Amino acid sequence: MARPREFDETAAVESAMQAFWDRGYEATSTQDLCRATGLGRSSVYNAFTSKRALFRRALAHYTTRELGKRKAILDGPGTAAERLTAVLDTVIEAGLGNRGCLVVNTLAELGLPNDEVGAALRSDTAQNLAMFAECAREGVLDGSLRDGLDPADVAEFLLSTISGLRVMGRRGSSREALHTVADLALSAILAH
Amino acid sequence: MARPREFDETAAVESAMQAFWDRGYEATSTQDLCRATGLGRSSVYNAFTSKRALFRRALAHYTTRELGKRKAILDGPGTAAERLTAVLDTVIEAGLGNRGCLVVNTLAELGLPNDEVGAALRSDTAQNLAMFAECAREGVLDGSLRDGLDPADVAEFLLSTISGLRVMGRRGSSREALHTVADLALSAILAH
DNA sequence: CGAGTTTTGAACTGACCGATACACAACCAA
DNA sequence: TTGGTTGTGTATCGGTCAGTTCAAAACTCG
Repeated sequence: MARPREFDETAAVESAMQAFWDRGYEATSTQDLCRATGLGRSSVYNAFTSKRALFRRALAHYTTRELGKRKAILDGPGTAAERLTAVLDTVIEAGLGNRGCLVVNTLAELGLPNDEVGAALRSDTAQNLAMFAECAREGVLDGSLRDGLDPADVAEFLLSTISGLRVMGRRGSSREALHTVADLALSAILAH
Repeated sequence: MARPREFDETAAVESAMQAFWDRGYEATSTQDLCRATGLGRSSVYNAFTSKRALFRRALAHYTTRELGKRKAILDGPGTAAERLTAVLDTVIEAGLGNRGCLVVNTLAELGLPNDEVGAALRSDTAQNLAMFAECAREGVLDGSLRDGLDPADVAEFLLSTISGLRVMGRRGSSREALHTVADLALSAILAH
């Protein structure tokens, strides 16, 4: 009943996400977003309301994709220990492109703001913890993780380890150094 | 031979550091810095040249103080394991005031820029690694750390763990959760 | 007392910020 | 074709950005 959109909204969100990921929230101007998406100001504001709302969309896009990939590994084959090792491997490889993690970068830059962005960050944390706790529970049962471990503790430890790996990536650590960290972390929770 | 300064330069750097710590680099305006320091624009620019130069001073102020406190603990009494535990305890307590760590926040927001700020961040990483490696070496000798550990590996692991704790603090983790993470991390390197 | 040097405050610079106004183009349903 | 609705491009909004200018103020030293 009206003029249709000339652009793919999802593709625009993806482009905006890349821009925010590269430069951070504050340092990315609306002009940068127009250039990245290839859209005019009007289109951006018509479709996404504000810079912050677009950032929220971009962040949701990122967390959804990232959580999905992580869940695919954790729901896949192998012992819990093997699956957790695989997750840490992907974190290491991703961390070598030295843009870090959009979630960690945002947490560090903005903290937990009292709006939907903060809520999305909290939700991402909770979902990660739940996934890791479930896998840890399985690991204690299948014997690949140390006996007597509290799944919730393991989840907290894994999320912290991943966050640390991401920061180490931003510090410029090498693949070998990151593997060293991951191996030591795993040695704390793996059976034997 | 000329008009003397009406303010304490170190105190001004300290105030600027607090402002940058609270809001991040980009979100802190020169006006914020004037308010925080109590100085006029001219005085700020006369004394510190530019926002970035003042940030570099503030960052140096922070890293010097933080490294000093850490070194005091690591050079103190007790086994290496006890000293490392004490360091992690201070990180946990500091992480509960949810502003995180200025170094980690800056790394996440700016990455490793190709200027003095980036150089200062690299230097801070190197100094931390050196301190931790030395303590780890002592720990292997005094028997408080697991036998056969490479001190450099332990240093990388500890710095990553601390970075992770800092991010977990920004996520809103409780003191208990942070202690859980630190205890699991220590279990990977402590003897027995 | 000045002469010389530096700090300070206030006004100001051009550029850019996020966001909007508005005319018109593009489309759909009738 | 036409009326209603939405997308798009251009120009622009007031405000703030980092940084500068400049004259008056405040000091030291001769």
